[in-house]
Amino acid sequence: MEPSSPEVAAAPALPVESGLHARVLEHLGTAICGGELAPGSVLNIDELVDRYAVSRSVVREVLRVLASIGFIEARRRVGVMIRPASAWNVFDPQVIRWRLASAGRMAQLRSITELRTAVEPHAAFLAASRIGRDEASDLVGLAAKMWAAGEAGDEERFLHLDIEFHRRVLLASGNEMFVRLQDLVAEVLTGRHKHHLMPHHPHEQALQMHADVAQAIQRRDGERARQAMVQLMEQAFDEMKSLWEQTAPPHRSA
Amino acid sequence: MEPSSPEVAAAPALPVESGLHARVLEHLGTAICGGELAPGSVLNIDELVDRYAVSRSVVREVLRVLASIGFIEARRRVGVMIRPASAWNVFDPQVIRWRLASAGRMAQLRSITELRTAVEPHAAFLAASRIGRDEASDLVGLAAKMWAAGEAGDEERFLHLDIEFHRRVLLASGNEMFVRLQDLVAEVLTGRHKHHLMPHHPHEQALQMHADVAQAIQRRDGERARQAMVQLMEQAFDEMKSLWEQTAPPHRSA
DNA sequence: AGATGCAAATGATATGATCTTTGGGTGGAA
DNA sequence: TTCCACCCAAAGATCATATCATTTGCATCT
Repeated sequence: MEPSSPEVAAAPALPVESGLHARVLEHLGTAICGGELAPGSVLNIDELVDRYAVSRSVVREVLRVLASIGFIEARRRVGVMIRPASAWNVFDPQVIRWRLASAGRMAQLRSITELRTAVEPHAAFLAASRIGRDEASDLVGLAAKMWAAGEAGDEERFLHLDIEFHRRVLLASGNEMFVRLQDLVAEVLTGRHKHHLMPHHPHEQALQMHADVAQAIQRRDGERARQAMVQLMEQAFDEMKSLWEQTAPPHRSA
Repeated sequence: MEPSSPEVAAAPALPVESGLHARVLEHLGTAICGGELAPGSVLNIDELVDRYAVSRSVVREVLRVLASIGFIEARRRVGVMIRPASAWNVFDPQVIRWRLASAGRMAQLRSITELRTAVEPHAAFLAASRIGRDEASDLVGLAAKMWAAGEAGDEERFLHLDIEFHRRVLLASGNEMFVRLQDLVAEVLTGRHKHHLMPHHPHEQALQMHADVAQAIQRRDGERARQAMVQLMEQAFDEMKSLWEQTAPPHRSA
């Protein structure tokens, strides 16, 4: 086994969270994200106790969590009211997971892609001045492996390397908030893959740009790293755009 | 009352949330953010029941919420373990509030400022293509009021206008995730103000740049809007930098 | 019409019991 | 001695029930 080589970390793969609390939370969260429970509609605790055949404790704990992410608001004498999407904590990983599994999936992908477009170039810029020697070497190595996988047409491997590459850039940015976006990026890339948006062989340009980003970061050239990442984002954005233009209608109000 | 003029919206000012749940949550959240409860240390429910003199219902509901933001992990036969900061949902508004009130305040301000630097320029770019006619007019008007307040040396009013300006740009970006960052921006600006980082009279340049951003957005010139916002961010970043260089030591590991 | 007060509805909190999981100890086998 | 299967008590998870507190609709009073 390679000692400290830039290998692909296996996805954590959360263990399905059994337990009544998790089950009810999952069900309600999905229902709200999916619009099955429209904003403004009202539930009450006893009703939920019956519907899910669990105790009040479980229901109340779930409701507290839902309230903390802005999904609901409990009011005495009224019940539990579903709040509009504008109140949701759209950065909560759970919310993102639920939305990616719902009908609003394309809207979510679009939001995240725009966020990436804003954040990743700056992350690359910061990484150039904060990354350690070894990490920089690994990054360059990772870009090389991506090139190899791309040439070989190994889409699966390319995807994992791609995720790992962006993950490491965010990590090297040294900003805790950027770091937390790595899961979102992984989701977007995986989503893109699942919809066969990955061109059969990744664009030659994309491969080169990953290499450029890595090299610029290693050379501590923040501006060049940013520029290269911007180009990467533009390409990724175009691919995404074709995705949601084919799936979703135009898009919302604007 | 002015019909639809770009007036400053009064801050919502959350109503202090009384109730046992809120009190205990607040206390524990603050303690964890403040490092009084170190990662790895273990609590147990009955202990908390005693310490806060509340029922288990309340404690359990609080723990569920804390678990959902990654602060703790409950394990049978062990107790409730405090998780390391790397597991926290650093985008959760509550977490941000707690951290801004803790010793890690400067680190939090730094993270958010970097995030702003990444996001706001892109938000301005997107706003240029998505903003409505009236909103654009309001934005320009707001920049004009900022100029007036700056000239008059009315720091208080300038702060509110500044917050409102950035809020509207994020809103006009049409990206739900960007919109959710408005509270963070408000926190940063307020924090800067409280530490007397606002130069007595705002820099002439800053005033001009706000006007540039507004105008570029109205003219639907995304690139120019982005550029102007980048300059604004650079200046804001410099001000912040002097703030945390005077308060915090160097900064962490890197 | 408007103020006032009562009472039902519903969430908030308290309490005690039982179920389930699991870390650690124990004893026997290799 | 070392290791592993097994057992038990500790602590969270869930349940059931009771009481408290607040809000709101409505009837009543002025």
